[in-house]
Amino acid sequence: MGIEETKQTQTEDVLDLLKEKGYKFTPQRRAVIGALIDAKEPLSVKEMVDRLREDYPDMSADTVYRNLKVLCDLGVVSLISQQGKEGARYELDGRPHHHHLVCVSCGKSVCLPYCPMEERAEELARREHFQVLGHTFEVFGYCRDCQKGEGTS
Amino acid sequence: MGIEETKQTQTEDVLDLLKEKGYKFTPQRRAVIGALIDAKEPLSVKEMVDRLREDYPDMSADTVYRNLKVLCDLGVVSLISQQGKEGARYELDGRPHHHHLVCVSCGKSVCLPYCPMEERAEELARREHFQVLGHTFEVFGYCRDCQKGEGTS
DNA sequence: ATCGGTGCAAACCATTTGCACGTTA
DNA sequence: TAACGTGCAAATGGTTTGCACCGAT
Repeated sequence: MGIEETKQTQTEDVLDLLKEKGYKFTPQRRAVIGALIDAKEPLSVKEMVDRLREDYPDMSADTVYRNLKVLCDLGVVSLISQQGKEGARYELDGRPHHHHLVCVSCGKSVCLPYCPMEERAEELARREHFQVLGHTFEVFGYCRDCQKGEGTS
Repeated sequence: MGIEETKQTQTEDVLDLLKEKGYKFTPQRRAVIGALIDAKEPLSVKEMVDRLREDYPDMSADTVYRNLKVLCDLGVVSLISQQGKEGARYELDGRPHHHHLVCVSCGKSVCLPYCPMEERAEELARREHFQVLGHTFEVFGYCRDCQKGEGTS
């Protein structure tokens, strides 16, 4: 604690950034940010919409997509791609950079506090004259909960 | 050389495997495999279809998708996901396991002879009681050729 | 003669976009 | 009141599926 931020503080931070960039505050946008902050794990758009509709019955998926795009562009939110299939998941860009263990059964992902780019990869890319913008590292498999009955349902 | 395989040999290998599993040989299937062997870099389905249509004007994308699925299931071909957008790319599973540098401008990808799973990642996943099936590691940015005029066209 | 493979067209599904209206600054 | 944001509906685009026909075994 001390470095930790309350939801209140985090929300303020994001809203400040939005104001700075000239974006407006709307209840929906606030709600999207709130949902991301409350989330303990990366959320799919569908999950977000379902949760948000509890408070904003009219919340549309487009709005969620649009807000996520804005937040991604601002670097506040990051995208976790789901190996082609299924929808993508999003999470607030928490300070400690990390990657994910993605369950191929339930689709949820858990934090993997490790980043390969810090190792040899960057060096190798440079050798290829490749200008690195970003990277993805995801490990697929069964999470703790899905190992017994591996049904995909 | 010595370990290197000719296209002829590679094709035989794959066809043998298909026969073993009870799959049939068709000109289209042969062509798909041939295209993958000839490719110097991972191909998108669209690229494959375009090339294949030169010899088989009736080649349909479905057939390519279906054959790629078979080959992926057999573990002969692997999928390179394109960060959500754009179509996926496929490549023959060459012996030396590796990952890719994916250009966000032209979409092409080049080999990155490095795999993070060999390092700490596996150990960390195990600690999470996560049963690892596979992984993806992709670095996005501009390839050598796209760095000057960074047009996305 | 079978059963898998193919082409075509239609279906899917996540995501995007056009448009008119409502809201924030 | 001027943008920007929103909801709705329609468009997109990669990938999948249903179906009847064809071809490999």
